[in-house]
Amino acid sequence: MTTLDDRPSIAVSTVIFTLQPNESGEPELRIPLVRRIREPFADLWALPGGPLAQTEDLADSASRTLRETTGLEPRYLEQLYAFGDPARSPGERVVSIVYWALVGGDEAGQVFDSENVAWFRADDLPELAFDHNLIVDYALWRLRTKLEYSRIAHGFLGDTFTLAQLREVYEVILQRPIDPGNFRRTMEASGTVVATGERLTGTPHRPPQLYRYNAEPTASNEFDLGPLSHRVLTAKESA
Amino acid sequence: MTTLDDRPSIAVSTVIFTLQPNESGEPELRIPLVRRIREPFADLWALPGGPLAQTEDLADSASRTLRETTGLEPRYLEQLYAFGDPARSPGERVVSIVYWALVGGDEAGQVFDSENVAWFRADDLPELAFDHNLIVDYALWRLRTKLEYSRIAHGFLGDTFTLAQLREVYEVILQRPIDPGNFRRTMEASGTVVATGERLTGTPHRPPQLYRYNAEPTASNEFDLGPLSHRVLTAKESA
DNA sequence: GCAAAAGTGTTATTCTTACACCCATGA
DNA sequence: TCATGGGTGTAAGAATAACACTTTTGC
Repeated sequence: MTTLDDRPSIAVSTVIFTLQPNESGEPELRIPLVRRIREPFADLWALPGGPLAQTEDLADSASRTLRETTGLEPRYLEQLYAFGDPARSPGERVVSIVYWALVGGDEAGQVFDSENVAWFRADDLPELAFDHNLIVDYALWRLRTKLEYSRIAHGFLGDTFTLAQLREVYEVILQRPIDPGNFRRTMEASGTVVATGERLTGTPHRPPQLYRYNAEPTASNEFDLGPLSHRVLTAKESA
Repeated sequence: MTTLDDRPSIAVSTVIFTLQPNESGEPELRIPLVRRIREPFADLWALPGGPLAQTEDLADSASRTLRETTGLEPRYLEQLYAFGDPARSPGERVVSIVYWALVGGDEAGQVFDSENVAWFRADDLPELAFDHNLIVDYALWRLRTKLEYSRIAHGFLGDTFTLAQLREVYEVILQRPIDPGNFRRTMEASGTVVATGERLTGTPHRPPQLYRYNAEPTASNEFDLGPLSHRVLTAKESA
């Protein structure tokens, strides 16, 4: 018998990262998951996503999923990997093309859980559907690796931020302290950020300078996707 | 009407790199292409590949394509990217999952062109079918980038090689000279290669030490795919 | 012996890291 | 004025790069 099931189907899923303050006020790396309502893996948590529409671009599909799940626009979006093990989905063959995204902490803080969507600490997940635990592990590894040589950290923040806020992003994700002085010099020398001239007031102490992400590509910039760079959604383009 | 064409189909293609000596005896970076025999893009050259079989793993499909095209086994194989622009294939929606591979120069030297398979200089390609020019550009970028921080260069060589041969791989691909002394120290310190104790004789000058790739992961090793490392085919596993 | 590649030694320079110290503000 | 994070200075150590020099072979 010849049916639709004779060829593998395509799904697009997205690992959505954000930083949200916990009870103590310290930011934590979190991702939203959706509860599956049908077999296979009914009732387990899974990455948001769905089948690829016939005329939809892969990145658009990831972006739409992200919007439908969180109500937010991604500040950074990049393809992660295509997972196609024939045994990864019982019953039918599904190839999942997975994206990973960063969303700003400010907006994400307004998002609350619904019955079928919940935010989990990225390093403390339950058993997920399919091979989604492996996928999140890989996305986490890629986020940490890329944070060290690329300029994506601002994707967790708003349009303007202090260097202390930016440094905190690095410290939370890389899970180690970073020297404030050296961090400041490295960032300013790289041209990744530019001072806005304004200062953040209302702090208990000396008011810090506000910075903005510098979208201009600098010499130490082309570490991204090379010839595919235009396929990456940046904060500037999404605005 | 509901037909198979209502859902996107999946193809797996592979960019196969090798080093082959040109007329002057200097190695050149080359890739094999196949001539299309049907529309769309009939008669144009394209990357080897084909539809994903229902029960076949993605990497297996790439490996099979490589074997059918070149008669060789890959010494290195890694997923490159999934290309899914709805307009990239006129008439039907095709998502291509592309791999890139390295094959040893010794074996590849025995491969000769057939009517529908030819080897091209990687930096001097004709107009290719679909978006395959962009794909090769990206694969080239990834090869060059990865060569600088990873340990894949031995994939172009046989089981044993001299440091001069390994250095020549870097020089040809990165297109710049490398200091022999510093290269030796860097390689030996990284633990990437180990001396076999044997020497290559028959050279016009001082016989060089033969080295072998060290498959043992060292401290400076985990720059690869992180949690997905086991999904990369290495020379050791393919042997 | 000579040419040429193999292999070793040495130094200047740059990058990284650690940490001391001053500055500006709210309470 | 004091506590605290913002911001600057500086020096030790490591990694990189440039290049001189010695060794070993075939011819």
